[in-house]
Order: sequence, then structure tokens, then C-alpha cells
Amino acid sequence: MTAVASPVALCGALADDTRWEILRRLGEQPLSASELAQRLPVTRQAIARHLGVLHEVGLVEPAKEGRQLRYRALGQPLTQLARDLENIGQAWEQRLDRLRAIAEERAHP
Amino acid sequence: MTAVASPVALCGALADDTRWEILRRLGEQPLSASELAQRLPVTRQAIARHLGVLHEVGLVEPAKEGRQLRYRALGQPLTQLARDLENIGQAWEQRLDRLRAIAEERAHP
DNA sequence: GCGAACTGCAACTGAAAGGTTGCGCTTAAC
DNA sequence: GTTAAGCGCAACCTTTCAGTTGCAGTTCGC
Repeated sequence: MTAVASPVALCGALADDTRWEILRRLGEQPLSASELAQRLPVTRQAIARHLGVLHEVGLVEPAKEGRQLRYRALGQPLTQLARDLENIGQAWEQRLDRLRAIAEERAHP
Repeated sequence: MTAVASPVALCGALADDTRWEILRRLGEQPLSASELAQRLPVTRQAIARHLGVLHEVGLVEPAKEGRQLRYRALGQPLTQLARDLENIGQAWEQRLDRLRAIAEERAHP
């Protein structure tokens, strides 16, 4: 939670349409589970569980406001994940280029 | 498959430890399902299904070599996803900064 | 203080997903 | 031509997960 979650855990949290919809709303405006349930076609309890999943990977943060608990979306884990994926993807592409060069060399020696 | 898969679909494919392990191996060297099964503690059929999932989101590409079918990891969908996540995360952070500024203004008018 | 709104916990259901075993088909090797 | 290696398909099992309903505990408003 405080430390950034692993890429696989983050991807797991992001592998659900309802959670993306929740994050989209929270990205615009902090909302509570009840308020989200009014806007989405699922029950408050389902939303609360999704918020728990998102909170465990640090994508969301609760803040008490009076008697209700509003959540906001945090971009830091997302940008961190973006950097990791960028590096991995580029490494694969470089390896592919090397393989292509070898194949080219073998075809036209 | 040819068009880049949606972020949620990509994250779904990346939300599994075995698939990450497969991708890690394929990032180093093209391998077939049978060859991967020799290196990982799961059956060839399980690997084949994982490869199917990865292929559907464009993270992997098959190439026939003789009578075997070797797969290689493709970095392009990953870098594309990285850019999307980067943008979304930055948008959330900007919104958070705005909210903090408003709160600050309200605290010290 | 009382009631209403908000949250949290627990049990249940249905569907999806990872994994296995078994079988049949193709294809290279000898 | 026969054989063995490699791949694909289908059925089955088990676990996980999204979603629901129901109920108990809190906290603000009047």
C-alpha cells in the first residue's frame, strides 16, 4: 500500500471494467461508495469491495469528510507502472531488432 | 489483435504470474509451448491457453519454424499501454493538485 | 435522546479462469 | 511407410471473483 504494488497486482486491479469506471469518476471528483453506487448499476457493497481492491494497490485513497468516507484516485502508482511497462516493452523490441538483424545476416551474408 | 487491445484487456492478460513468466522467457528468446512447458511447472496445454490469451491482446506473435510453432514477445502494445497509463495518471495528479490548492485557499484565505 | 443516513462484516450464488487429463490430427524424421 | 514429436480440441475439476442480500454498528442532524 505505501510501497508501490507489483505490476501484476496493479494489472489485476486494473483488469475490471467496473473498477475502471470507478477510477474514472474518482479521477474527476472524490466520491464515497454510496455516491458511486448512485451513479453506477451496482450495489454499494460491490463498490466498497472494488474500492478495497484499489486501495490495496494504492490506486485510491480514503479521506473522512464528516460522517462519510470519500475516495480519490492517485496517479503515482499508475505512472510508476507506466515506466516499468515502457522499459520492458523497449527491451523486447530491442531483442526483436537483434533477432531480425541476425536473420537478415543469415539471408544475405 | 492487429489494432491495439484496450487497456482493461491488456491489464487482464498481464494480471497473472504465469503469463508474466512466459513473457519474461519470450522476451529473451522465442519459444514454443512445449519448450515453455519444459521450463515451467505447468502443462503444455495450460501454456498454450496462456499464449492464446497473450496473442489475443497482441503481446505475443507466433512464427512457424519447421514443425514447431515458436512465439515471441511484442513490446509495442506494452509501450502503448504505458503511454495511456502515464496520461491518465498525470491527469489525476493534476486534479489532485487543484483540489489541494482549493483546500489551501479555504484554510488560509 | 432519536432517528436516519452512512459504513462495515458475513454468508450465499453464479460465472469465469487456471489447471489437468485424454484423445486425435498433422508433420517431420528415418 | 512407419514412427514419434508437436500441436489443437474437448471435457472436467477446483478455485477465485464479481455481485447480491441481510444485518449490525456509527455518527451526524434535529
